[in-house]
Amino acid sequence: MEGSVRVRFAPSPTGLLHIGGLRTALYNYLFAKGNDGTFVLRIEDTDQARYVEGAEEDIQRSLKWAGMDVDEGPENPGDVGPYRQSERKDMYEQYAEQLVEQGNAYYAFDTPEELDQMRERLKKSGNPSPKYDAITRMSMKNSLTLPEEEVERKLEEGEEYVIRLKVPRRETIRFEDEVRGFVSFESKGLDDQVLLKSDGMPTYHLANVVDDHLMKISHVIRGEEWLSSTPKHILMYEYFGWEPPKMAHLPLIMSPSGGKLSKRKAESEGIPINTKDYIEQKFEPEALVNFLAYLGWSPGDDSEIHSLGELCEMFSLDRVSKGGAVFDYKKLIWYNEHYLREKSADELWPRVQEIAKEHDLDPDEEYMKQIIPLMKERVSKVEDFVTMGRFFFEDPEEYEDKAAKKWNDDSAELLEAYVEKIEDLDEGAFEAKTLKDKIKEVIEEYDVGFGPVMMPLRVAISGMGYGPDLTPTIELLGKETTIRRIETAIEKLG
RNA sequence: GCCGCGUUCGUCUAGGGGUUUAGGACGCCGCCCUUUCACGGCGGUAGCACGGGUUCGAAUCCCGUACGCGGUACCA
Repeated sequence: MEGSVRVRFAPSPTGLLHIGGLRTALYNYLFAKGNDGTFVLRIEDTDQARYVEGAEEDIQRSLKWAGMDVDEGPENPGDVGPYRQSERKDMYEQYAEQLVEQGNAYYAFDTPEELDQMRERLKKSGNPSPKYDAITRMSMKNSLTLPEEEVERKLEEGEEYVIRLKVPRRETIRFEDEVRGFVSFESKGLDDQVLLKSDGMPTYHLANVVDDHLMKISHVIRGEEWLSSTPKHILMYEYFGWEPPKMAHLPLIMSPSGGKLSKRKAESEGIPINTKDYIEQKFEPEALVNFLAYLGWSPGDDSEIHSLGELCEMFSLDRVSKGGAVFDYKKLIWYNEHYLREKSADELWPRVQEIAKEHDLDPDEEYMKQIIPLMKERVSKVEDFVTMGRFFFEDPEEYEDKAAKKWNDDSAELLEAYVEKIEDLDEGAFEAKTLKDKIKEVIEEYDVGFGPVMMPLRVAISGMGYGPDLTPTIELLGKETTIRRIETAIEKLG
């Protein structure tokens, strides 16, 4: 249908899917789904040297994990495939040739060494950014400067060549960006971009224009790093006589220390960089999605929490912000905690069980489902149920320094008194309320506050200075375990 | 260097000439709840980069400066 929305997420399989890439995918997805459109996945694997095995699978897995269903892609092709550029190789050449025939592109035979020399030469003569452009191309080896017969001969002899876009000398290229408004560039600042590489593969610039047209893409939503090359793309649409899709360039995700959030920076600042990391660290996908949606976009009201489905309804390109957005890890954690608390023990159990197994624990389902509600209000990530809750399964081996400091001179005496009181309790009477009453009895008898009993007790039971509500915890642990841990603590801490 | 894009609390942002003593969220701080750890509730902290215009009036429009970011490949 003419006029229908079709967007594409077009990552290059050169590594694991970056968190910034995931956000680009998300904005494309939200825009598509909010406009009854189609979300296309296209793999841009034209750089054979940088291809990474398994990267495509990682992209698919990541999108799926985040809840984004691909309408058309390598795994579920529509009728404009194939969806991997390497499989479309033959299509690009004819378009590049078309441009040559029309006089909008030309063959160039310069070797990489010759290009380097040209750049060196220009740099030495004071040009800091040498370009293969309307001026320099006249002194290079290409079909514009060489005699026609020589060009023919080189082509026939199979000499390596590239096809370059013939950028006009003086022309203003203006286009409207959906997030930034009108943007214009002077063609003299552009270089004669290589369209077809000597290995026969197209560059990104050719491939994305040809594919977006052939795949009937209505809106190109991509990162701001592409803004500068958009005029070249606009030129090509013009030469092909195609109507360009609408363009939308998203602000970059920045590192807290400034600059594009790169792998290196993110890691040194403790921010996971790949979607895979978030999956492995057991983040709630809803949290990451919600967080990412708000990183560079906002609905304009005061709301903060929205599901993927709601975001689809609310999203619009004109509410995307223009400035770069710093990745706020703490806010992500806040989102994660929020979504965790919304989930029931039944929902959480299978995941907790899996994580427990990774930690060599094999929790009983009923037992764990009693622990989960006790801890839900204080975990940041689902794996905390296992790590922070480890004492539910085994006696603390040592006591956290900070926790041990809460152990005072009279702690042993107070806990001894407590043990005496609970020792006589029947199994049936060993429940939270009674256990709490017994604490009260101790503090009254010794005329101390709640803390002096509670804190050492918590330390003895869990080895930590914080954690779930204590008496229900003790109830769950049972009499034998509780007394044993108290006795151990008295022994160890004096 | 050149080209382009940007700049509202520490961070994400609302606000697009008078409704603003610039709103919300995260963080941080305090109080309440809780005779424990939290959750939660309430409150506080903190911002229109700077300089010129335009206007009765500018965070909002224009110009300049500064700063930041991106691009400047036979990478995407």
